[in-house]
Parts: sequence; structure tokens; C-alpha cells
Amino acid sequence: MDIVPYSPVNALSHHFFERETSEVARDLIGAVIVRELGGITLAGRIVETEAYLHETDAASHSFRGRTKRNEAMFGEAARLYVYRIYGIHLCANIVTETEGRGAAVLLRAVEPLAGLEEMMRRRNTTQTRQLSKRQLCKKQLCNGPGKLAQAFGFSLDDNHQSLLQTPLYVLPANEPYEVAVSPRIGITKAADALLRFYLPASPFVSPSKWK
DNA sequence: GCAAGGATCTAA
DNA sequence: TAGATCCTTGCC
Repeated sequence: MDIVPYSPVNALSHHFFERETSEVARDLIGAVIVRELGGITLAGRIVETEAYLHETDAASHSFRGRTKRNEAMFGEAARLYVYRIYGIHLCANIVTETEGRGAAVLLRAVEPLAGLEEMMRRRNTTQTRQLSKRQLCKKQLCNGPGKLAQAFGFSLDDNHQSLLQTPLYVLPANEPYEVAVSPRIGITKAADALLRFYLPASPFVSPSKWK
């Protein structure tokens, strides 16, 4: 069969994620996140991110200091911070900057590249409705933070997991992309800060008033 | 348009 | 300790 075209050899290094959070969030647009899960390769091109800064950012979980929930956000760069939102969904973040800082990049949407069958299966597991009624299409697999986390099988147990080697790593963008900027989605504090980055031409970004 | 869902924060 | 809030989604 085919050789899987994904290898951690050229994966982004610790240095990439140590930088200032909004720079990391912007530079992650076009990068490819790869996860080996149960012998299956899941991969997606990152098309939408948000930067959550340290103690000066009222919208960030780290704003009120370190707690059990946000502990992973204060860990070293290039590790996962996963949290539960609205009691139902999970959101996956990549920790940035220096250890103890409390900054991260939220992964909001990716374009599915590999493992689509598996993503579709994971996105359907909690669906009790008939498949024929509203079949999930490629665009709906990962176009939102909760959807992305579900498709890639992220869980609270994945907190602190490294993104620097198999089974989880990020490959740099293979071409330069024109990145658009907007306010972040779904927040009330610091709502005017331009810390959301996305590919304006991509049909795989999450549905929002900013397009 | 809004309910679901559970942890976390805030005001007493 | 009760009540509001929360980096969302999918069904009504």
C-alpha cells in the first residue's frame, strides 16, 4: 500500500512554540497537525487559531491565575492544554511561551487531510439521529474547536502531551499563506483584541460573523 | 432560536 | 451555598 506521507522528521520544534503567542497563532495557519491514534493517521491543515495571552488577557483562562483546570496552560511550550467547555465539548490548545507564563493557542478549525473515515466515525459516535437524515460532510468535520477536538479524539487525559514527536506533532506550512485577523469568537472580555487568525479563502473555517 | 451540560467563579 | 457564566454545538 501507500507510504503515509506524514513523518515527524521536519516537525516544528520547541523553539517555534516558545515565541510570543500571537506570532505562534499566526504562523500556525497553514501548518499541518498530525496525530497517530490507534494505528490510524489523522492529519489536518490548520486554518483558524486564536491566541490567549497571559495575565494581561481577561479572556484567557490563565487571567485569574493557576488552577487545577488550567494547570497545563502554565506548563512548558509545545504541549497540549485541553479543557471542557459548556459542560459538553472539549477544546484543544497548544501551550506557548516560557513555562509558568500561562499562554496558549486555541485550535479552532482544520482542513481534514488524512484519516477522514476515522474522523467521521468519531464525530458520529454521540449522534443518535439517523445517518441518512444529515450525513456529515468533509466541511463539517473540523470547522470548530469542539468538532476538531472530537474528530481528533482529544480528551482531558491528553493534557500535557507533547506535540514534538510521534504520535502527535505539527508540520510547517509548505507554502506562504495570506492570513486574516479578527476579534476572537464567543468571548465577552477583551472582545476587541485582534487575536483570531484564519485563512480567508478556506471553506473549512468555523461559521462566524467575521467569516 | 435555544437547550444541553458540568465545572468554575462570584457574591453573600 | 446558590446563581451566573462559560474560548460550543446541533437540534428545534
